[in-house]
Amino acid sequence: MNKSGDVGATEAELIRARRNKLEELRSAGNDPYAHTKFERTYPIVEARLAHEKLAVGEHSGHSVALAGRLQPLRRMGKKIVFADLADQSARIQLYFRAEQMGDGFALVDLLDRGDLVGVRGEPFRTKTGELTIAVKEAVVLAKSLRPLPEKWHGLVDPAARYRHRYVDLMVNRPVLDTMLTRSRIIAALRRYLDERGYVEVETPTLLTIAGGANARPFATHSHALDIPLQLRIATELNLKRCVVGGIEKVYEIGRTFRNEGIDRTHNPEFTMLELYEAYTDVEGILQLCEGMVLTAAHAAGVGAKHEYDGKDLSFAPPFARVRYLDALASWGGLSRDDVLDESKARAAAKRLKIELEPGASHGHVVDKIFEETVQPHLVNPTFVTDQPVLLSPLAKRRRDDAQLVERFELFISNMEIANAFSELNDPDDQRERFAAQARERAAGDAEAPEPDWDYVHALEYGLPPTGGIGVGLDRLIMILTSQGSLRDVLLFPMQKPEERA
RNA sequence: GCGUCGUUAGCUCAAUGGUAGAGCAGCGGACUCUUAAUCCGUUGGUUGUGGGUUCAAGUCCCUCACGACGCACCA
Repeated sequence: MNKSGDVGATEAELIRARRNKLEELRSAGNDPYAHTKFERTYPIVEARLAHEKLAVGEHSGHSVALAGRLQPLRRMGKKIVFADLADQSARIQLYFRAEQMGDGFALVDLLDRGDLVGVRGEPFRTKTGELTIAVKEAVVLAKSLRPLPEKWHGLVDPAARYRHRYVDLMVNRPVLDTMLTRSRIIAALRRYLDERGYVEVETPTLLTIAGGANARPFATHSHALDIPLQLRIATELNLKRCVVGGIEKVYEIGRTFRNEGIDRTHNPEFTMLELYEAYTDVEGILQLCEGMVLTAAHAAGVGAKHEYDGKDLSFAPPFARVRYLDALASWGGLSRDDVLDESKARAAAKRLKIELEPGASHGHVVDKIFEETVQPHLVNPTFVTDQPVLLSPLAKRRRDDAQLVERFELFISNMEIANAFSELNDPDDQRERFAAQARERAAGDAEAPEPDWDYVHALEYGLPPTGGIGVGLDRLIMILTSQGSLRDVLLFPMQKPEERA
């Protein structure tokens, strides 16, 4: 029987061993949970920068206070312990020496990997060249009671990583770094837009009719109003209502919900940046979009060349541009009529051996053909422009070609990242396109959106000529942080609940 | 929703149908500049769930749960 209790190695026993140490700390008058604050000199990264120039063997001559989570301890006999301390910013080595700490050294025996500690001590550089804190005083700020995953492999089981993300974050540093980069990217985009006079707004997530995109919404219910509600599938219609009202450069970065499949590139809730600007058109938005992507890349530390998914991407502006019909012609061998004529499009799909759902609409057929023939070629950032109107119910027709619209989609690494167009502002045209959707819906197409007639009402007051864009931020971040799955750029991706026994 | 693969100690992983193992972590010991510290000793298991086949199942078959990947839906 030792002072921590002679215990085995079941999970319960590992926890008991740590609880025993907690009790010892308490009986020595050092209850970890009694602390309310700890004054740090600075985050660890700043401690590192401040002592960069310390020579091997040199001591700084002054004391600093740092706090963080203990990473592996290396015990060298009864009188010396090395450990690593990690905070949000970085890690640094700690050096506990009995001679130096006096009675305080007794506490070192009660430390475990995972404990949150505050230390005061002198920075110095060891003879192996590592910047280290020679600890004079240490205090446990919270005892970690659960055993941590292995120090070398970390936590790898995906289910455990997503369900217990806090563990993933504390033992797998790159995961934390990715999440911090995500935050930096979004902050940089916000700054970029704010500097250019765009106004950030927040529009409702709960709506009576979720419109502005083709997607199945989540359904919910208001007890107070006793009415069914839907979670938004886009912010588009409300943002354009803002433009009607006079907010000329408006954007929202917000969560959008779509009740559909989940895979590497789809999560039921995702973050979209939608932006609308009065008195500009799709070309103005294209320029802005390129600027936003480059800003995001810069924030992520990505330069002109970036490897993703085994492919070399070039972020050097200007990004490539290709017209929708030209792309289908060169990669799919399709003529304009093969696309725009419904029966010819169906014949083309058949020729290309593309499988289609029985009730697939003309738009769906064309979309599918594009996906199969063109999309695999769109590796470098590429703007695909001038889509057919039949794919674009909210976009303005081209003046030189009424069957096409002023629109672009940005593809990177074969994924659609952004979708933009000159907004349709003709209320009569909009009403007719909504009516067509209503007919599709009545015919049994559950995906066809329910028309939002108040939006037409708003257009009747006059929407200025407006350019707008939606950017899937999660996907952009996934590419810029070199992650293979949306799940790896979301702190808490959707997981099925574990069944309770 | 369909298909393929996976699930073994706290973590990372082994194990021809024939006595469930290792490394890390833990515990005990040695060690005053280590960094995946090292060395000696040692504890720890309802092999995801429920059934079946078999003298015998971690291993073969079926069910269910969860996960990864692919397909479908979608961005």
